Amino acid sequence: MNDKDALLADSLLFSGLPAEQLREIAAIGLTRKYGKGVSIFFEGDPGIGFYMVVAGRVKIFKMSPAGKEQILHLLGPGEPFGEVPVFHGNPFPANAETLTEAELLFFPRVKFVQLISAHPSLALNMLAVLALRLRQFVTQVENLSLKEVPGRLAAYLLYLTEEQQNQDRVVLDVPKGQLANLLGTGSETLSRIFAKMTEEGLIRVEGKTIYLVDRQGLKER
Amino acid sequence: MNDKDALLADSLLFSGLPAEQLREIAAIGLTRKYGKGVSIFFEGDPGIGFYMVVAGRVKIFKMSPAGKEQILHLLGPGEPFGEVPVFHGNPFPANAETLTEAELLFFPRVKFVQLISAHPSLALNMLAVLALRLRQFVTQVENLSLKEVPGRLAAYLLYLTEEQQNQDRVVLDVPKGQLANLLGTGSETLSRIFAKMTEEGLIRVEGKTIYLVDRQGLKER
DNA sequence: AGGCTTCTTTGACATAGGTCAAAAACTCCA
DNA sequence: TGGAGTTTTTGACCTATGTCAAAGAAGCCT
Repeated sequence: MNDKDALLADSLLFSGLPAEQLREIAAIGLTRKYGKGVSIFFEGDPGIGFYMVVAGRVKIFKMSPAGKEQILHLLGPGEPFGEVPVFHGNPFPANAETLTEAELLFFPRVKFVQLISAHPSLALNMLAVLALRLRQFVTQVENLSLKEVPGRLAAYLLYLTEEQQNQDRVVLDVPKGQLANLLGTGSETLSRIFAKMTEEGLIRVEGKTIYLVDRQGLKER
Repeated sequence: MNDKDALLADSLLFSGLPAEQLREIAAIGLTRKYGKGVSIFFEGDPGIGFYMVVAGRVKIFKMSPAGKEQILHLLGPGEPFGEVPVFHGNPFPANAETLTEAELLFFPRVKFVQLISAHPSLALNMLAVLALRLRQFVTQVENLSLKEVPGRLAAYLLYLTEEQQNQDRVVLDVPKGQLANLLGTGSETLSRIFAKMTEEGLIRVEGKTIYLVDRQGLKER
């Protein structure tokens, strides 16, 4: 089993499937490589298939007419994206772009739907993936609407500490400006909030490394 | 075929399924009746099944510690809700409450998953439902983050005109305070924006009926 | 119809966060 | 290692929207 197969087998979408099915899946996936900062698809493009990140990082985002950007998801290896048009028809509702050099697997819609129809366990896995994503959106709406920016930042930092094993510090996986767009604000505001939280003794910032000085205080935001 | 069967056959979730499958589905659905303003489930409750609205209206919402409410969905007849825990495990991520007297069908998780495993077309329908909901969340995040309140209101009014056939007016299906919570604001702000849009000649408000005076102007928000 | 409850509007005020502009720090190559 | 390009920070200012309080309307029940 090579790296890519291992990635598939470990991904939430394909976990627990028999080897035979994994082979079928791997057989229809097409590898594509992208440079850094390159568009994968645009809002409004027809959705002829979906992707899974093999290596690198990808953002899914919306743009306002005025040029403000709202990031919907940040994705890394093993995470699929662009599935919505596969099952609902209609074009992509948002844009996708690489944040780093990236390698992606592309699964053509028609072939994938055939696979799903033949394999109920794959269908259930895909349902679990979409359900998880819905849960993430619930959180994002909650954050945008019910929390102020410091609260969103605190929540994101606490989320990152879980992702990363580290107990008392996290390393931002994207530039701060992108983080601001994920949190629904701008880089200036984010910068100010980093400063304020630092002087309140909640965190300490060293470049992309944030030390969580007062975890409890963060939770209270 | 009685009313309830017709509702099932017309719903997005169960449309296009053979009569035999509809019978199986109807057989596992349990009818439940609720008064107005009654909780159906709370955030954190275990999800032992999902619901479909037969009659009445239901809201799905989050509450902040401070008591502010953000509505995630407003649902009417034929629309399912509470599916996320069915496929992803974990408790409900939000609360559900009736806005009117309501009749619901409850589908127990285990039995429904068995049905889905046996019937790929049902699985694909459910995938389409979740994909549609993801699309709605994308729109909601976009509205909250990239539009100001007048823009959100304009978007919602234009959305309502499509729902309802009427060409030049819409009838609000919820109290204005609830609409404010759906748009991520409060009733005072919404009230002021109704007033401003009226004096700008965009709309005319008569109780729950809103006349769209300048459709084009609304689109530009 | 009267009266109670709930919903909506209005006013006065406070503020989080957006915006624009410029300085300062970083990155990354050649 | 120099320097162009990018990212981040800081400052000054502005405004959309939140908040609190109270008055008005509207709906509903008996």
